[in-house]
Amino acid sequence: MSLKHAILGFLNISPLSGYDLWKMFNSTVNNYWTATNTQIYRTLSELAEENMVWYEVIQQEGVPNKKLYHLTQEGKEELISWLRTPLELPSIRHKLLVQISFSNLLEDEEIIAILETYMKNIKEKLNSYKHGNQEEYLSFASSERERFLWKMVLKNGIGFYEFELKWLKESIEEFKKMEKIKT
Amino acid sequence: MSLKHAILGFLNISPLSGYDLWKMFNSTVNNYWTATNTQIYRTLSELAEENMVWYEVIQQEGVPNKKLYHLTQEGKEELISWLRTPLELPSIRHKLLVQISFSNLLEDEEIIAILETYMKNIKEKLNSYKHGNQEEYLSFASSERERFLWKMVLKNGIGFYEFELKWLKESIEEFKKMEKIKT
DNA sequence: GGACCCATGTAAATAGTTACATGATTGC
DNA sequence: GCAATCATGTAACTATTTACATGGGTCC
Repeated sequence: MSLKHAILGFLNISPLSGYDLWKMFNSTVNNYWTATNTQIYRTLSELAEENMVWYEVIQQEGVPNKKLYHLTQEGKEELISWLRTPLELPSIRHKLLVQISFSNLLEDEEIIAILETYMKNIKEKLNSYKHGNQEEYLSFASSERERFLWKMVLKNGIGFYEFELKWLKESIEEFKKMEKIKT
Repeated sequence: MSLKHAILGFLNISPLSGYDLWKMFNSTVNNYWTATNTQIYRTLSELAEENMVWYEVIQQEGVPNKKLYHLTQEGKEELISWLRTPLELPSIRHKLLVQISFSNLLEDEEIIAILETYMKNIKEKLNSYKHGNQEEYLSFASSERERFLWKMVLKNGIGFYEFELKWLKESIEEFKKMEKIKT
C-alpha cells in the first residue's frame, strides 16, 4: 500500500493531524496520490496499531481537539526500506481511452463534445497547477536537495497534463479534418 | 464502474469468452484498462444477472468448454448511454512520485538507481508497444472511423510513456549535475 | 518430466468511494 | 440564516489483487 508510505513520508517531515494530511492529499501540488478523509483516518489507526506512528491529543479552544501524529523509529525504518524498493510500472486506468475505443457507436458531434469537455477540465487543472501555491510549497523544503526532488515531482504533474492537452488538441483537429473529407 | 463498460464495449464488437476478454485486457495495445481473470469472470456473471449480456456454452474437444458471451439490447443501450457521459479527470496514483517526494532520506546513488530501474521498465514497455502487434490490432477495425479512434488511443499510450521517459532522462541528468557541483 | 496454454472459477484480503453524523466558529 | 472551516469518525458498499484449485493438451 502506498497510502501508508505516503503518510509515513509526510509525518517524517513534520507531525500532522489526520485533517492536515487530508488537506495535503487534496492540494494540487501534492498531486501524485489522492485519498479521502475516511481512508486517511482508517490508515492512521492502522499505522498506530502497528507502532509505525504515535499521537498526542492537542486540546484546542473554539475548534475541536486534534490528534497530532508522530513517526516512530519503526515507522521511519519502514519508510526508508520502502523507498529503496524498486517499482513495477503501474497498470493504467484511463476511462477516457475506454470511451474513445468504443465511441464509434456515437455521432461525430458527440465524440467531439466528449473530447472538448475533457480538454476544458485539463486546462483548468493546468491553470490551478501553474498559478497555484507552488513556490510556497517548495519553500517548505528543508534543503536544496529536497527542493530539487519536489520540483521534479511538480514537473511531472505539469508535463503530464500538458501532454494530455497536446494529444487532445491534435486528435480533435485531425478528427475534424476527417469529417470534412467525408462530407 | 468502467470495467463493466469496457467489457460491454468489447462484446459489442464481437462475442467473446471470459478468457478471450482476459487476454484482451492484458495485451499491450489495449493498454488503457487492466483486469485480472478473477475480476473479469465475476463481472461477467454480474452482467449476465443484470441482463446486459447472455452466453451460450460452446462444446470443445481437447480444450475445456467455454462460455461465449453476447451483448443484449439492454447492454448495448447501457454502453451507449455511458459513452455519452462526460468524465471527470481521474485521480492520480503514481507511486514513483511518492517515493521521489520523500527520497531525500536516501543516498544519491540510491535515488539514481531507483530512477534508472524505472526508466529501464519504461523503455521495455515502449519497445513492446512499438514493435508489438499494433497493425494487426488496427486491422480488426470495422471502418476507417473506428481505425482512427483506435489509433488515437494507441498514440496516447505511446506518447505517455515517451513523456515519462523524457522526464526521467532530464531529471537524472540534472540530478547528476547537481551532485557534481556539491563535491 | 516440466512448463505453458486453454478455460473456468472460489476465497480471502486489501484498497478505495460514498454517504452520513456531530458540533462549535467564522464570514457574508 | 446559510455556507464554509476545523476535526473526528462510522457504516456500507464497490473495486482490485493475490493466492489457490482443476484438468486435459501441447511443446521441448
